[in-house]
Amino acid sequence: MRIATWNVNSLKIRLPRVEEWLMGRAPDVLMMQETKLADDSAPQMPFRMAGYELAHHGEGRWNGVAIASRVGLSDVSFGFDGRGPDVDGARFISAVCGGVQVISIYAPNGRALETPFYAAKLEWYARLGEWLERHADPNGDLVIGGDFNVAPADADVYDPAEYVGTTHTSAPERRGFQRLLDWGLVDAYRIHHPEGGRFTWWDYRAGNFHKGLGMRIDHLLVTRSVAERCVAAEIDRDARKGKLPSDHAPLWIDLD
DNA sequence: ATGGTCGCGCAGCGA
Repeated sequence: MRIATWNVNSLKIRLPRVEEWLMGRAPDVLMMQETKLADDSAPQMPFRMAGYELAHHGEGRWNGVAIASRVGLSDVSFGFDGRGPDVDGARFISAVCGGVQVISIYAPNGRALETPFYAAKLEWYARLGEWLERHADPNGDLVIGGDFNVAPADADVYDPAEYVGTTHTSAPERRGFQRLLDWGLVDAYRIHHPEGGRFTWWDYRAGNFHKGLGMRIDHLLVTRSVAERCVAAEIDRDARKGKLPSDHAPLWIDLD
């Protein structure tokens, strides 16, 4: 089973690129983030035509998460409380696909240290950790994928010095991320790629992609049982190229 | 060059 995650930065404008990518990589499950759509605008038919069911949790202009699956899509829930939009945006959707609980998340950006947005990001991470402890089983088959807006290690940014005093690499953010690993999740990409300098996001500005100035902030975190089945993990850097790309590249894993 | 690019939606914010 191939499971992927991609921050598409507007599913409306990105739909042709997503359809093209689905044809090429043929994932069984695709988690998406920043769809920027309301639920009634979610492109159900294009996904159905491509062979996928689509579950979407959005509010419109901002945020928005989704799961597309061609191996079943059941037990869909939205937000930490299992119901309507989260207090700070549509950032969490869970479903069961092919016997695996799949959770697509879009962590708050945090904007800048010493702002309420940064404090809200840390609080959101705390709530995600609590949700896992209360509602999930570290011995089950579970994948949390998405845009975590955290680069877990210095090897996950092009130059750690450039990020001193900014978000995405601060110690409290990394502690929030580490709590997920401590609960029982494994960074599936890291298993197969211990090397640094592999990124999933590059700023649109100043030709940063072509200069290699990026961060690894999109992740697929899996429970032990899933990690044992994981035989490959890749970032599709080519999807960041060409016409109307997202600023994020897709990330995928293969399970035996 | 002291900014640089997108997306949303139509000004200016968020990333």
